[in-house]
Amino acid sequence: MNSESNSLFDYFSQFQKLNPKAEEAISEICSDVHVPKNRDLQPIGHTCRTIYFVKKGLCRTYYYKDGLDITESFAFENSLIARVESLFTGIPSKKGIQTLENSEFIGISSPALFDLYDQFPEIERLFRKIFEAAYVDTVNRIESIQFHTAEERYKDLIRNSPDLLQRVPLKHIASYLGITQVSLSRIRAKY
Amino acid sequence: MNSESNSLFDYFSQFQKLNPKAEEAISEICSDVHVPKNRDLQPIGHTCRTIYFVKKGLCRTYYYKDGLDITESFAFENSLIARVESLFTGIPSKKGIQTLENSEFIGISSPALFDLYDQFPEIERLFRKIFEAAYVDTVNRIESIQFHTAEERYKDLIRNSPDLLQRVPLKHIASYLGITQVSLSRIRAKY
DNA sequence: AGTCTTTTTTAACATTTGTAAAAGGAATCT
DNA sequence: AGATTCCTTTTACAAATGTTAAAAAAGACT
Repeated sequence: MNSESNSLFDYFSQFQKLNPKAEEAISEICSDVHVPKNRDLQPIGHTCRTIYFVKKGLCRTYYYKDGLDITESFAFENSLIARVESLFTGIPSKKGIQTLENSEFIGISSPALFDLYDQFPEIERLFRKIFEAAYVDTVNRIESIQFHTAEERYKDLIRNSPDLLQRVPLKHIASYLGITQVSLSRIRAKY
Repeated sequence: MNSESNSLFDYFSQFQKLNPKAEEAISEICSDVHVPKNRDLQPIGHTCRTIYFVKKGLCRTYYYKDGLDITESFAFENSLIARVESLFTGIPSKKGIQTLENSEFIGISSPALFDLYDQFPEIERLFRKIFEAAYVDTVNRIESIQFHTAEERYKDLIRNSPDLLQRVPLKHIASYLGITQVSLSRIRAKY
């Protein structure tokens, strides 16, 4: 990992302060990854062994459902992305990670990270807090999916991520919202 | 906590072995709670400060959406229940926990538990793993909600929890599935 | 500029689910 | 047993979303 990647530790510091030795240990299991637009960062079918921090660019997790490409999530600059249903179980993931722009990531080896947990309780604590926060987001998303109309979810999405529309094809936004492109077009036509 | 409550530590042992001192420390922050059928174990509007283990009986988390009672989740014997969106944030929960049968719980004080994390890294690790598994379940549930029809979700639910139908009013099952009672009735009428 | 491909919108029709009201059943209480 | 309340189903109609196909718009490539 190169020296100007402090954005990662800035991100971590929201959750847990780390002493220099712990930061050093994490740095050693990180690597910089550059991926052009519309390429797979991680293909479907492999066990997730890397947690990515998005330094620049934008990506999505996706999978195929009845032959259709479904976007599960988007990840913007300064956020982490991983396929936790594989990361925490060791089961090969049915999901892939694909860039939507030319992007730069910091990849953190998860087996190496989990080994650091024994040596540095503060690192275990850091990632515990990170995933607890992600868990809370997921719980809240269920409520949003189940009890808001597609139109409400669309409005919420663009309110929370205004540049999504500029940066992501509508077809991915539609599948993320759980509706068809046609249905999204109808919603958009109202305004 | 009384002496025959080893079901809790049996449950924990799936995730993480604990040495006797750690078990002892957890025991000290637990208490037995008996609640009759159809009562609130935890009311809506309070910050979640207790994680419950269901020793006997059955309960649900619920909240009100536009005046309607919505069931977010069910918890059977030998499982944990908490309102994580409050537990991990300190924000008062919009959700309550209600019994559906006469039930017995072990309540674990979460502030006391979080204090134990400093003293016993193995306890922090135990709950890290517990909530990681719960997080994975939640991620998988999103896929189920978004890309299966209500009919598929109903069939999955009764396949995975066959006694749910015997133990829970259909109105709660309907709201859990994200549909109306009428719609659930229509689905059931097909068989 | 022109061609090719991909993305987005529009249209017509089918299906699913919601809403409101009523009726039928089941459980509870005295 | 009778009354009351709650739960579940049924019916009729409305609204939202899906499906399929075609047209329009935008982007990519020579």
